[in-house]
Amino acid sequence: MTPALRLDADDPTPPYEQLRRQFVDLIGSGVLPPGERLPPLRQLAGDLGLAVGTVARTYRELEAAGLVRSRRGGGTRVTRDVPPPEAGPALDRHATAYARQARLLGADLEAAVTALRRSWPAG
Amino acid sequence: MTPALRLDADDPTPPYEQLRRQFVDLIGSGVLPPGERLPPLRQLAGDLGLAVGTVARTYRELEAAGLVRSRRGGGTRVTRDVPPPEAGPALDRHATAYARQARLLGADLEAAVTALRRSWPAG
DNA sequence: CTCCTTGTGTCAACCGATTGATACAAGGTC
DNA sequence: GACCTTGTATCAATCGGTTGACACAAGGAG
Repeated sequence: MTPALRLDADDPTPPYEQLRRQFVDLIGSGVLPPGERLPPLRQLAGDLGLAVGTVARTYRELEAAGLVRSRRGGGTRVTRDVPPPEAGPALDRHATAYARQARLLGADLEAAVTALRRSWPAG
Repeated sequence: MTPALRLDADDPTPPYEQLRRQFVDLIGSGVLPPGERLPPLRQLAGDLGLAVGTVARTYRELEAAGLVRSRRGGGTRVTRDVPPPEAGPALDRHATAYARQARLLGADLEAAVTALRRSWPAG
């Protein structure tokens, strides 16, 4: 099972790049461990409403970065060796980004925490 | 004196958006205080190697967000008041985005909250 | 008022990203 | 071997961002 990947339509960043960054996070943090298989091109493209070529570009760039290995018929899998430039700090990076935005909006820490708890999906 | 603004040529994110995000950071963090003047369009465009229209778009979006006020002949300055009406919904938007990233990384709510508290600037 | 500054608007042109379709190549399964 | 899956490659077409140039509008300073 692959985590829910999503695209922000309001973000001018091209979809192939949004996708790439999410995979970098997932691989770097170990959510997608070495050997884990990424979704087939057509399946992921269908789920996200993208063209096959767009997802293919994401996979191509991930492979160029050495994070992934693609084989025809065999799918795309996370590389065995782990080049971790930002493995652990992934969550902290996003936390910092959220904190910055919250402060920009005039919120204090507790307001930010409350908003976070409110936004957390049930489960 | 305006902080060093830089563009990452390797980042597929359009320049006007890279610029916009940097100003959001600078304003939100107080580096650019209320009333502070942003560089003139032509000057900033010249320094960054951009067309005037590209920088103009950044300023236009900042103004639409209420962070900045542009006047012909008078330049563009940081707004006196922090945008209060959009604060609530905007905070929720960022909280949701952070929550999603955190869950993507396999973190639970408490881990996300801890990371947030850790990332919150002192003061 | 005059002149300079500065933001705004428009235009044609180029480039990169995306789409949707099609065809092809290579691994996996039977 | 045949067959399905999956990644790769190409194509024309569309869309958005960017450029460079130019004209215009409005505030500031003398």
